[in-house]
Amino acid sequence: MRYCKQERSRREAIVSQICPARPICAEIFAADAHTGRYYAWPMADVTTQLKDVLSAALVAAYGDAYANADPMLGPANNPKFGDYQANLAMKLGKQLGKPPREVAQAVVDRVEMGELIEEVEIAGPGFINLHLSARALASAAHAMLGDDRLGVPALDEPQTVVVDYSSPNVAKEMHVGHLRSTVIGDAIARVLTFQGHNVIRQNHVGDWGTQFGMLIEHLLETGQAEQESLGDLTKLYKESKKRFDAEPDFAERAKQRVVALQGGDEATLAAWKKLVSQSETYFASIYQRMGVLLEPGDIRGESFYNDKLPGVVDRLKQDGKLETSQGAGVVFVEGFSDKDGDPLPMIVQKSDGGYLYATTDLAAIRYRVDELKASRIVYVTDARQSQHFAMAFRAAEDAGWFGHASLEHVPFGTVMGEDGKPFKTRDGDVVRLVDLIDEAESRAITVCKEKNPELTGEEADHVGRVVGLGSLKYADLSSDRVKDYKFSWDRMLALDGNTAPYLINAYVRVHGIFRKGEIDFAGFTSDHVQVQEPAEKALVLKLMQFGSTVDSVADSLEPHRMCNYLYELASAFHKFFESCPVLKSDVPLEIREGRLALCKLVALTLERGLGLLGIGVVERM
RNA sequence: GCCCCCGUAGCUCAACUGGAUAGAGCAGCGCACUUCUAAUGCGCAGGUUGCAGGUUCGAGUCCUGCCGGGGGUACCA
Repeated sequence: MRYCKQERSRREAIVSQICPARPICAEIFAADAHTGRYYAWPMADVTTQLKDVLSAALVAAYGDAYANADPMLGPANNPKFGDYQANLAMKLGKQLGKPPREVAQAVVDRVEMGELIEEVEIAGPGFINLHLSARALASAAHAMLGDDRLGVPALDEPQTVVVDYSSPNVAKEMHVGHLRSTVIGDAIARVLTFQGHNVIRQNHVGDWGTQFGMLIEHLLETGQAEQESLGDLTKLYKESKKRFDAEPDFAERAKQRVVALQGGDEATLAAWKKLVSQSETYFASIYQRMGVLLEPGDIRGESFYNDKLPGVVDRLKQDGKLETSQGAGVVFVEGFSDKDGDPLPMIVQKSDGGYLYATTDLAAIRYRVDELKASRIVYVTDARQSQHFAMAFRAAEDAGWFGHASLEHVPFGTVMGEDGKPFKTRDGDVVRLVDLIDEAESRAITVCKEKNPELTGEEADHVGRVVGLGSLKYADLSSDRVKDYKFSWDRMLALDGNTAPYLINAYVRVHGIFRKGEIDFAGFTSDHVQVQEPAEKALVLKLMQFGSTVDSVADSLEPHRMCNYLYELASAFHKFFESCPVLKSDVPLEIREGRLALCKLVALTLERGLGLLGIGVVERM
C-alpha cells in the first residue's frame, strides 16, 4: 500500500502522537463537523483510517516498535464477521510469545471507536472483526463521488516503468498469438499509468533477422520493391517462403541478401525500410481499432539495437563473463543445464559472428536502464520464453547492469480452442487478429439486437464494436494469465457470469435509471448518501475496495484481479437494484438521492475499472 | 534425463499473495416479471482442491516425493 505525501505525514503524525491512544477518529470527523458533511479528511479513505486506528491501538498496547507493523486489514470474507477483519494478532502472538487472543484483546481494548467503528469483536483464534458505522460508509461513498480518481491517491514517488508488450513481426500479419501480449500489456500499462507512474511503452517488433533476406530478394527480383505499396504482406511472405524452400538458387541469393542488409547495402536497405514502414502503418491501424495505447513512437524494434550488439559482447568480454564454446560466444549462467546435464550457455554471438535474441534483449536491458532510466521493466510475453528471460535477467544482474531496477517477466499461457488444443482455424491455419475482431463485433451485434430489437443502425454498430472488442479483451484478461484458457465465443459474449456484456450492462442499467428519471448523470451529485439496507451496505463496501484492487493489480501484474473485482461490484449492484428501488414514487426524496449517488458511483467505478483494462462502455445497449 | 508452469463441482473459471464453513457462471431442478431494461435476482443440488507425507494456531496456497498435462532444454524468437 502506498500513500501520497500528505497522507503519509498525516499517518506518521497520528502514530507518533498517540501513545496512549487518543480519539483520532473523533478528531478527524470533528474537523468536518461544521460543514455538516460526513466525509472525513481529504484523500483519507476509510480503509486508511481503520489502519491508523489499529496502528495506534497496537502502539498503545506494545509500544513504538510496532508503529509500522502491518495490521493485516482486509474486507471480511463473510458479512457475519463484520465489514473488515484484521489478522495481525495471530502473527504477533507468535512474535510476542503470547496467545493470539490475548494480543487481540489488548489491541481491541485500545481501539478508539470514534464515529468510524460501530462494533469490534474477537473471533476464532484471534481475528479482529470490525463493524463500520453507517455514517462511516456514507462518508466513504461521498468522498469517492467527489473525487475524479474515486479515492485512489496518485503516487507520491512515481517510478519510471518500461512495459514491453505486443511485439508483432514486420511483414507478417498479427494473429491470435499476439492477442494476449497486446491486451494484457496494455492493461498493465494503463493501471500503472493511473497509479501515477511514468510508463514507457516499448513495442519490441521483430523487424530484423534472416527471414528478411528472402523477402527482400523476392521483392527486388519481382520488381515489387519499386511499387508505391507492397500490397498483401502475408502473400508476399508465403510466396518468398515457398521459393526459399523450393529453389536452392533463390535460397542462396536470399542468404547473400541478408549479408547485404547487414552490410548496409543501399538498395537492400531501401526495400527493408519500405517493408518496415508499411508494417508500422498496419500495426497502427490494428492498435487503433483495438483501442490499444501503442503508437509508432513506442516502437523500438530489434533493428534499433543493431549497432549496440557488438558493445554488449565487448562489455561481457571486459567483465570476464564471455566464454567461447563450440565456436560461439556464450555466457554461462548459474543454475541452467542442458539435456546432458551440462551447463547451459546463453549464446550471445553465433559461430558465424551473428547475434541472437539474447544479445538483443541484453542490449534492450542496457538501453532501458541507462537511457530510459527505468527502475522497473516488465516483459509481457508467452510463458515459453520464461527460461530465456530468466537467463538474460540473471546474466545482466551478474554483470551488474541494473543497479536498483527490477526486471519482471510477465508470462501468460496459450489461447486454446474448444478442443483444448492451441486455437486454430478449421483448416489448421493461424487465426488472424482482424478476423477475431470482426467476428467478435458481428456476434456482439447479433446478441445485442436479439435482446433489444430497437437497437439499429449506427448505434447498433457502435454497441457491437464496444461490446465485441470488450468481450474479446475481457475473456483474455479475466482468468489467471499464467494458465492457458479456452476460447469460446458463447462464453465471452454471455450475458451472465464474469463477462464484459454483464459488466457493461450494469453500466447501462445505471444510465437507464438516470434517463428514466430525467436526471443529468454528469451533473448529478448529492450530500445525502445513506447506507441503511444490507444491499446498500454490501455495495458500498465493494465500492470501497476499488483502490486496493488497483494496487493489487499493479503489484502482481495480474489484470484478472480487476475483472474479479468488477464482476463482484456488478453483482452487488444488481442485488441492490433488485431490493432497493430508486425512482419508485414511495421512495423518500433523500433516500432516492442517496441511491442515485450509489448508482452513479457504480457507473463511474465500472467505467474506470473497465477503462484500466482497455475496455469501453456504452450508455444503451 | 534435468528445469519451469499447470492440475479446484459434470463444463468454464475464482479464492484478496498463509486466514474462519473453498466461491461464481453455465448445464439440471424450483421460484419471482401490469418492471427503475427479467440482459436480473432468490433457492436446491453438485467437492477427500491429482495422490501421499511434512511445516504451524491455521494449507487449495509454502516444503518434499510421486501421478497426469503442457512448455523449455546450443547457435529461431
